Amino acid sequence: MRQYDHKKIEKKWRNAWAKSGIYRSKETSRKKKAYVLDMFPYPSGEGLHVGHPKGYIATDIYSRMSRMQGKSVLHPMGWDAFGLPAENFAIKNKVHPRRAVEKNIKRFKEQLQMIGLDYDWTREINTTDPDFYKWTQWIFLKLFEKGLAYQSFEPINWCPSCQTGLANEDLEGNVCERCGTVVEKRPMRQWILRITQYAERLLQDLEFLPEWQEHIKESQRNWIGKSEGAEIDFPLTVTPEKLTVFTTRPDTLFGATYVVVAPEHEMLGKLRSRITNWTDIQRYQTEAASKNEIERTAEGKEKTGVQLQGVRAVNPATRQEIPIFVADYVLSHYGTGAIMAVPAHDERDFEFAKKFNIPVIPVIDSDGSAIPYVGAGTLMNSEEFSGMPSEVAKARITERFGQPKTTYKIRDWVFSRQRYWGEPIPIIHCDRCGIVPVPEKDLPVKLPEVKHYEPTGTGESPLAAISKWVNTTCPKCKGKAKRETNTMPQWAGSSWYYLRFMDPKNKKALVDPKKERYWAPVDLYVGGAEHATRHLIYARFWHKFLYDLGIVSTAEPFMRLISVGLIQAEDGRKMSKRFGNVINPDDIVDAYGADTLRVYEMFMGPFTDAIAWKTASLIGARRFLERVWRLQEKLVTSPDDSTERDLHKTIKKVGDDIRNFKFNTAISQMMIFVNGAEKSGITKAQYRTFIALLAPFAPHITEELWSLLGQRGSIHVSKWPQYDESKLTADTTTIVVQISGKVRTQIQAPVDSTEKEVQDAAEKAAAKWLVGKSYKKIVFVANRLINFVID
RNA sequence: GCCGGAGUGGCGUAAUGGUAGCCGCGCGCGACUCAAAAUCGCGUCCCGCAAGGGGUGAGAGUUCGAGUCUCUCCUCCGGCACCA
Repeated sequence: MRQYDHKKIEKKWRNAWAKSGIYRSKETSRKKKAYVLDMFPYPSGEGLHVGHPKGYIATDIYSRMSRMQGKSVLHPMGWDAFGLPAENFAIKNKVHPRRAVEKNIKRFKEQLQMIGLDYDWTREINTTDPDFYKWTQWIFLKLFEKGLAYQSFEPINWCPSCQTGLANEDLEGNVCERCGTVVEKRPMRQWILRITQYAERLLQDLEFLPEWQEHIKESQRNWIGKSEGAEIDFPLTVTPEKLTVFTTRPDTLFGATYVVVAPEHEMLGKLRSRITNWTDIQRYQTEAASKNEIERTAEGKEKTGVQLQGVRAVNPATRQEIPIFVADYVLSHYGTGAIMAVPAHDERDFEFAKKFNIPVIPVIDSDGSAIPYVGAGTLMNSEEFSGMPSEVAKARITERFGQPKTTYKIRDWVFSRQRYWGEPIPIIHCDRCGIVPVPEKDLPVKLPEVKHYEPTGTGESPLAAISKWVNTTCPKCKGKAKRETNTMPQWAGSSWYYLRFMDPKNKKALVDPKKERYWAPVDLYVGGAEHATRHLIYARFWHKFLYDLGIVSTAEPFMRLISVGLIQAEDGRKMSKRFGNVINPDDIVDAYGADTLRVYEMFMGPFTDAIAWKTASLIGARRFLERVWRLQEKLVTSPDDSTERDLHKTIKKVGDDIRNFKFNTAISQMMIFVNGAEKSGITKAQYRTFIALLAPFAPHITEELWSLLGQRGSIHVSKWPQYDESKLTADTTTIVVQISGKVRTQIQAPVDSTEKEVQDAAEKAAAKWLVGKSYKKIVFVANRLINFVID
């Protein structure tokens, strides 16, 4: 027997597979399909570390098993290469982003190929390819056409370091997710997508995704942030004659002893001439505007505010005049930007009321609990509503004084970036015709090749400086016009790329309906949990939009979603160049082989758990493969009963475990099998069956063994083994004997022995504990245990 | 603060309400070897020579029986957070 030489074997088979094209995807009506997808990577300049391939290995195993089970498999790979990381890398290293991306992709691809993944590279896509982003632009035009893309001049988040506007989803708290800089509010012209119009469906349809992990759905629910309540008009003592507030607690209306508007509220300007302390109000507005989130939290959330003089509001329920405050604890962008304050039943209002000596009137019976009492209860001090439970009163009071209203925390998607490296927004600005979409036939609007692509910091994209590109003619009036110079955010291309894999060469339509109907939807989607409230929300939004246009056939893009648990560095921190704790997969593949790396990463622990890398433990995976290799020396001619039983158990468990993404226990079972087979020997047929089970995990060594066993063709297109139910159980089984729930001994008994038979045997075996005792009860579990309960 | 998830040997972990610690790493002893590596065998939760006893973050409960179910609390991880 030759030695197990991973280098030779792995290189040989990778070349063979590339040549034979066994992983090529085909649409065929004869087979069931499995569309297995990885969140495609951002090809950074640092290359892969060992954590990156974990998810790819898992989908690889899943897709390989699916293929062996006779399914038609689509398992593609591509590159999400527009956006800030690639651009910042390019600026830092003084190379053009396009060059940098090309180089990074080449490196990533080499690294991925070294791991032996079964991607169909003929379907490779790249979001920065004009053939691809033509369709990203096309979708934008459709959004524009349907009124879902609009221009706005509202203040938005601005990162002073990246020098671009950002979406809400691009923030971590109040810092830029990319660079950690505290963001500012900055008014500027921008393009926005009306994702809020889909908020309810994005929320509701989560119910139809039973195979999504609960925490991802929960994150999305939090992010969408639906709350149901009411809008109630509070009359003012001057014109304009009312202020509309949003509340989720209309049942506490009688306890509203003041109202608050956000500093940015438009009513303030309108009331300017009636407010006698206008300079105080203005000063407060200026202060609030200058404060960023950090400063606000640094103040310990102590409430500040100023009362409006000369204007009061009227509580519509009590008909009492109440003061109006401007305070920054009310957010302008949520609800109506104004609230009714009920200090008896809201902690923030209570704190504010104490500071400003505003009356606190309880209207919910707190049943002895301290004020503020924020729970539900029975109404009091509320005229004819007193005595009603909160839930009833909510509806009644809303009916009488306001109207039901639902609000969402999710905000429209700020979709323009003042950066070079993104898809140009296909819009033309004409002095005469206004905003004119680029005609479909003129797509793609190509990103011009330029020398200077650094951000300008002026709120203008670097594209604005390229007059040759900017100046164009208006498609409508043929007069002089200018191109939109903002580009799309990083998340644009990834919002629909999974559709492109179905038909990457298609020049005519987004997707060929025939192919779309064959592959859609994605059956299994695997990637990082950090995408829960960004990519996964954006992609669902675009998909629903395309669904409404009749372009795709399902309401949801991804049927099953599993998030990868991070592989941390050995020191327990994140693996990062910054910490100097990165393990490079190339080194591991070189020293131990790709198969060892694959088996190790899947054996580390539960797939979705974050676990620290440990090079010392890697040896276990290598030893396992060596022992599988050496089974060649343990061949026997007649099968052993217990080995045969173990084999069938292993077939069942490995199949079930791969389906459930429990790779660690699948490998554990295979190790148990090998431990047994080493002792008892193994027949050629058993060996073949076993390596077929191992093939998705360790594709190279199993392919080599397959050919050494004289098999023709690739193991990876061979038939997935079937287990025989009748071979799963042995003739005898171990039965635990308990006395009053304590394990005392165990006996061997024929499978399916009756209670009487087991009792007789057990009584003999456990005689020393049972002598002279009477049974209160006997609990018998067939094939498992018998429990004598004694006094 | 609210909402999710999780706490098991030295370490990674495993256990349809039914023998807690499978599988692997590490470690100890032994075989092979001049020696070492590799490999193989035995052992490895704690106390105890043993019989036995204790043990799954803490405390209670349900049950013949709880790592698993229920309640209270503690710790860690993740999401949201002045969202009315």
